[in-house]
Amino acid sequence: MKITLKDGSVKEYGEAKRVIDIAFDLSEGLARAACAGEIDGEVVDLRTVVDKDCSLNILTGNDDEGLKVVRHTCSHVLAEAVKRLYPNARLAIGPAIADGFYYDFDVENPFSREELDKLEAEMKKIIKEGNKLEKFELPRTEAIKLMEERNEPYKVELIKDLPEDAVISFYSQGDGFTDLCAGPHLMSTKGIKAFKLISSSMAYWRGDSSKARLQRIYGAAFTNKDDLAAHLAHLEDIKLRDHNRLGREMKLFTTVDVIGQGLPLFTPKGTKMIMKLQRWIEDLEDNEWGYVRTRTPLMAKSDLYKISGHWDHYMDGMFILNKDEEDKETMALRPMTCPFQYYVYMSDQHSYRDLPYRMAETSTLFRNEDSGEMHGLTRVRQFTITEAHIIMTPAQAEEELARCVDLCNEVMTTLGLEGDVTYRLSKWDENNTEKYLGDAEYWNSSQQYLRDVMNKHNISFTEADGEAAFYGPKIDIQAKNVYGKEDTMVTIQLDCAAAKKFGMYYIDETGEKKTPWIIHRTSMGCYERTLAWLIEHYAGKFPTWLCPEQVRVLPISDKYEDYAEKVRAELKRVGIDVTVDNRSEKIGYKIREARMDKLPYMLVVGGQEEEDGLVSVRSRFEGNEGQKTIAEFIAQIKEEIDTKAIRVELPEEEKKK
RNA sequence: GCCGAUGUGGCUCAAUUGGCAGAGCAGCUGAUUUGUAAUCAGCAGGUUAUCGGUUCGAGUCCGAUCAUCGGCUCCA
Repeated sequence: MKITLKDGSVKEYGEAKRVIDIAFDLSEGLARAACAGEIDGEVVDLRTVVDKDCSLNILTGNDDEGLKVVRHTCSHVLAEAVKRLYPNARLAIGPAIADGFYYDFDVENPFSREELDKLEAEMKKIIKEGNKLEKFELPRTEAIKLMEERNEPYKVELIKDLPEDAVISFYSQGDGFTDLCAGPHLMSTKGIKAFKLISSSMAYWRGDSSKARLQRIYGAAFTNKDDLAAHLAHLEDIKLRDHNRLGREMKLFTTVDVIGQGLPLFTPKGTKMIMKLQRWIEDLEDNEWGYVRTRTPLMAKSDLYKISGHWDHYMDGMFILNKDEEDKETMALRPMTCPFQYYVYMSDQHSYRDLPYRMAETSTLFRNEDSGEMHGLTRVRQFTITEAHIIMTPAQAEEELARCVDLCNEVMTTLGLEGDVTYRLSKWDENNTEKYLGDAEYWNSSQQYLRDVMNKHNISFTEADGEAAFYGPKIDIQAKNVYGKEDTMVTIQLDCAAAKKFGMYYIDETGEKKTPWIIHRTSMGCYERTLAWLIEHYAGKFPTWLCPEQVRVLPISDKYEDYAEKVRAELKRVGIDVTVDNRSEKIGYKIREARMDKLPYMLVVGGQEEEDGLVSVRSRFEGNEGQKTIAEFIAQIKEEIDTKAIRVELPEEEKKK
């Protein structure tokens, strides 16, 4: 028979051979790495006998199908380990899944983490023993008999459900373990190089809640230890960073069923962080970037939205009040601030000399998102953004757009997030024009305008159709969350049409009325999303200036409470967020809690410190920073807070104890 | 909104075929007065998301609603 190999070469054999024997004939290394064969495109067991011409590919752990075999065999090893430690356990099913495998068992008690660790140790023993997996087939009645003898009711049920003519195969390994299985499997348990039991949970037999409650053990398995380590690190990282979990854990926000979906409540800590962001950004915009601040209503009559176009293009996205009540005015909660600020502009007559006129507002918006859309802090129904509208002459547009981008850069850099973002030109969808205001000429020219500005300022960006606002194209600054999902963090939009609709004008040099252009933009985006982003980026270990609790004073015992209070008051006087932990606990306990709370600074105070007016500084960044005077410490932390410094945390082993 | 899964003290989870709702951590109280990642003891905490149904009896079964998670769609 002729065997065509992956590289196109042909091997000829006089007699039928098993796939594994052909692999051995090719190279011993290949045979050792072999997980399965692929005959004419079909995945087969290594034990499959080849007896006719075919194309054959030897699959290893580097092939998806090969890796699946490793994982599947690993599930059998788990089952054998469970049987050894819990002889009364009954086997259900154990397939390979993404990143690993699971196996369902009928056991008396759920598995604890400690039990999983013991099972893991037993599995390592089994792998070390390196027993061969033997495959055999049985006629139906004998297969049922075998499983009945072994007291495996779930397996009996599985066999009985198989079609009458099905080939019923088993794999056994070592002396005691045999499992009903279609395969394929590795030749020996030694082929499993890297695995870890991840978790266990309850699962119903056949996913049916009326059936038996089983315990499912999930495991991860890879071809080498590095891949496994990378996978575990990734799982750990995601769990530790996910803002929706960490933010609640750190008591930054919460949600309440009766309040509703997409309506997070900020607790004092989360509010503190948002206020720090807000005070900073408002001062920055007003004092350094030339903005004036407005404060406008959160709702308006429907008439306003009819002029703005929201009524026709955005009605589903708004919360509408009194809609069907005849005697009452129909109102809507605002989904955007634009028209409100336009009327602020129009409350005065403006000359070209007043332009650009930059109006900023810390603006709360409401959007009636579909119920399946809400997620943590990144997709909510009420949110607050750092919004602004810049009214300008067309000639000023380029510079103003560039300034908006520069301001965002300053914000991102200060927050330490600049490395996380990508720029996107969000365009309309020319195949779905009724969603948008204006014609193709308007869209093409304004899109080209934004494209030119970004090119001129050397910003690399992607382009996306159908992502524009209904009234104009956008420069969107995008960031990904821990799960790889992308969200818009900042948006800068050019609008050459709205001013005319609202009758906005300015008086130019010649005394004529002219229609301005408008930029809609955010500088930091919305506080909810930015907070979520910060939580995930820093895994909750925020730069000191943003921390809701920056310093905790830890008296050694209640003898030093007065001194601790003195230290606290001195720090508080200069605006540092500081508390005292004066519970009657050991210092080790207080330090442990402060570290788990991710505090940047702990000040240990006892007799030594009180005597000399010192504090023992322990930081998240370097560990024990030694004794300092109160004044020294205040100077140090004030400098760090005022400059919004991002101190780097040393690896655990380099921290001073 | 659609498809799928889930819902038990603040958190992580337990509760056999429907049969007295439990534990650890957190919290509170008391004792302890502590020198750099967990002192001891006690107490309290629940209309099992909500509403309705089946049943002698419902965390468990059925229906509806609400919320959460994953995906679709949509968005800052």
